[in-house]
Amino acid sequence: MPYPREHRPQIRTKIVASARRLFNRHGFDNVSIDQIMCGAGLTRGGFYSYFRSKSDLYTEVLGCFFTDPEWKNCWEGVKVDLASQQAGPQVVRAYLSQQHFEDVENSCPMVALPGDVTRSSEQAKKAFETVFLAMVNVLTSSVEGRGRSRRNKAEAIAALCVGGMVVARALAHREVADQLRNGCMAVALELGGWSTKKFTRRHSAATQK
Amino acid sequence: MPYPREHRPQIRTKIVASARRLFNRHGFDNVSIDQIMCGAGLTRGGFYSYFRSKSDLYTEVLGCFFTDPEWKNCWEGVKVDLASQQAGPQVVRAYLSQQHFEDVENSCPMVALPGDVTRSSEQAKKAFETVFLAMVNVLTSSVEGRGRSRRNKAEAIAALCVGGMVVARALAHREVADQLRNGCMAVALELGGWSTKKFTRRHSAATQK
DNA sequence: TGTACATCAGTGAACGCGCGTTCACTGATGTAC
DNA sequence: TGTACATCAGTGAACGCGCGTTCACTGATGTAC
Repeated sequence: MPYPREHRPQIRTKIVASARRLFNRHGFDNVSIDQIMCGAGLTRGGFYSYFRSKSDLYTEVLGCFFTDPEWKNCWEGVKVDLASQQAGPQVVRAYLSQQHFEDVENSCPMVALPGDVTRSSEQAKKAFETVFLAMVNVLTSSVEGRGRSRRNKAEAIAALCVGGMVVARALAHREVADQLRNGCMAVALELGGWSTKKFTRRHSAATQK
Repeated sequence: MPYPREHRPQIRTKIVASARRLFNRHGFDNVSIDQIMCGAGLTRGGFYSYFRSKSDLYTEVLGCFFTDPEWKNCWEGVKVDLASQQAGPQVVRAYLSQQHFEDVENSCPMVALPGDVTRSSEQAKKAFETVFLAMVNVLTSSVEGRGRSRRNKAEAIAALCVGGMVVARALAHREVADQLRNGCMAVALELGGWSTKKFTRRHSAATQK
């Protein structure tokens, strides 16, 4: 055995990490295998001994959020403990944080790549759905209420997080983006019953029963 | 004057319409100028007498929603009267409708192309922002409440519409997508104070003061 | 009405380029003795 | 410890392809007479 057993898995991880950064920044079509391998410190030719195709790598990159236990430290200074009772509001605050907005390379793929996925293979959509449902699950357990309405709320909160971020990133002016991001955060927190400032007083009295 | 005066504007409109359909379906990078011109009944070479570049055309395609008076009849059986007092709920219902979900070609560009725009020129982002703010304006005038909080709600509703649709389109299973779409619609209507079913009773008593 | 003509909308071959993928090869590694 | 070797991770040239863009040309049109 000419190379240590850990060698290939380590390189593989490097390639996926490089791809994740590049896909998040430039989208699927604007990233070449040259760039991906270069970002992992290798050259083009080696790629196909690790992945069957560019699409296969894409699917793997999509699945690395919420489902990955390492996920919690994705953005500098923003931590989420998925096991905590407070995971819901933590996720919302982290997701709509300035850090997530700015850190495109480490972005959630749902924010950076939904259009690409829509036009992609069934496999890519499945990976996307898995991540989305994982996010909804995390939210659901912290949302007030019960049954269908609780689940509905969690879904809407997730859509609000993703949508707010997707739109904010596509806007021309930073101040418009910031206002949208903060507005979505406030509304999302209120929807979950987690808000402690504005919107809240009037509302919480009614919804907390 | 060898050709009638209306000739070129008509052809130009055809090219933009063809591009809109193709961009919505395949994204910016996966559409060739060949395809666009073919969809307008012309051949590749003529393109550059109408547009300076593919990017220029893209910017023009982005701006065709909400700002365009023809917008109201975009999806079969779904009509919106932007001047009406009921424009807000109408927009929400239309935006998150099954028709909009299915009619990818005539989709709002904010749903189909946000990722492309994020990675695009400042010009493209300005066009996107214009469309988004136009949508928020339409919503704001029907939202209950006043001042900043009213505007915030309208922004969140818009983000919820766009986000719900973006995510729904990227999911693998139709029933998951439908549930998300309907859930987002219910929450968006409730946020605006327009809901007439579930969520409402408990909530409206409190927010209507 | 009919014809010659100037205009210019549209054509399609050609250019240079970068991509995804393949493959014969190189050379770094751990192992056997 | 030192050396020969088998393995296989990684290389980089090459392939075919389709793209955005350019440009010399064609031919359809309305006009002038």
